[in-house]
Amino acid sequence: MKALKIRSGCPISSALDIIGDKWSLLIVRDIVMNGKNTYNEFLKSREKIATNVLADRLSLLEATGILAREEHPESKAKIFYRLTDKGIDLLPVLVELILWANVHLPIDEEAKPFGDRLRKNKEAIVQQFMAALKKK
Amino acid sequence: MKALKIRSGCPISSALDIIGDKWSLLIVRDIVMNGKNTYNEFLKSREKIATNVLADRLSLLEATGILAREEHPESKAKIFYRLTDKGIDLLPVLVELILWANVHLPIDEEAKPFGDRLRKNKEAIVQQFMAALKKK
DNA sequence: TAATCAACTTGTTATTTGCAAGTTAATTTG
DNA sequence: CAAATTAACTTGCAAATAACAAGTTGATTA
Repeated sequence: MKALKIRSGCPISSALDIIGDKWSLLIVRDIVMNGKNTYNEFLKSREKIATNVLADRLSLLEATGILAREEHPESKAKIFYRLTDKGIDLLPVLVELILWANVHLPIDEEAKPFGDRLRKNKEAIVQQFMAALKKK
Repeated sequence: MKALKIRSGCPISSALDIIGDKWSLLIVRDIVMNGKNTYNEFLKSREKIATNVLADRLSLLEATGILAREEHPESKAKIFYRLTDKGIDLLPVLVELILWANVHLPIDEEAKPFGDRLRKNKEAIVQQFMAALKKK
């Protein structure tokens, strides 16, 4: 696993030291928005993360307290990856990325209605997702 | 310059295709929070970006419409990098990263009061920064 | 019991980063 | 006004990271 290097005490810089890459927040997205929780489910996402990169990011996200590995309720062969409170608190970052992309990037048509709903009702939707994640 | 690869039509994935790295948002931060606007000012930040990486990111941010290169009001030798509206709209993302880091990461003591203010008065502060950036 | 599945690891190649040094045009200094 | 300095890069090279293909190990299913 690659080591975590902290470049400065700046909050933005420190946040990017952990989640500033192309894959970490996609794993968080898959848990929050797509109900995924296992290695193989993450692998199947359309962005096609490489197996070694996925393993590396999962261990980094675990090491930084964003994810926790738990035993899967249905099978001893599977590992259930769950977001910690620290991980759940990344949801507002995801939301702002979605809102920005909805306005400024070409994205899937199917994704737009959710962005529009978010725009009009951000707080409530964020609270609802957070509650759903913390509950279980 | 490295090419921009879009992995999917997912808003989060597409946003990360552009700003999902350790440096791009630090350049945006330097403009928004630290009043920097030139190559050499960006170079002097404490995270110590390499010169070739800075040049690469500046051209990528320009190519994706986040930054615009303008002539510097004080000198023909300098280039004035300004955020476009698309770049200014990244401010809420920065804000959520700051809020997350303030709660969950060890950061500079000096940075904490601003995070606390943000927490209590996010909307107003964001609007104020945006207005200041759009004005000039 | 054999094949399959889930979660990785390993090896190899391609890409990106970090670091040092060099380039060119504009500006300042002696 | 020639010489040094500044600003914005570019280039070359070694080191780190990512992508791709294949292999390993411990469940689970047929």
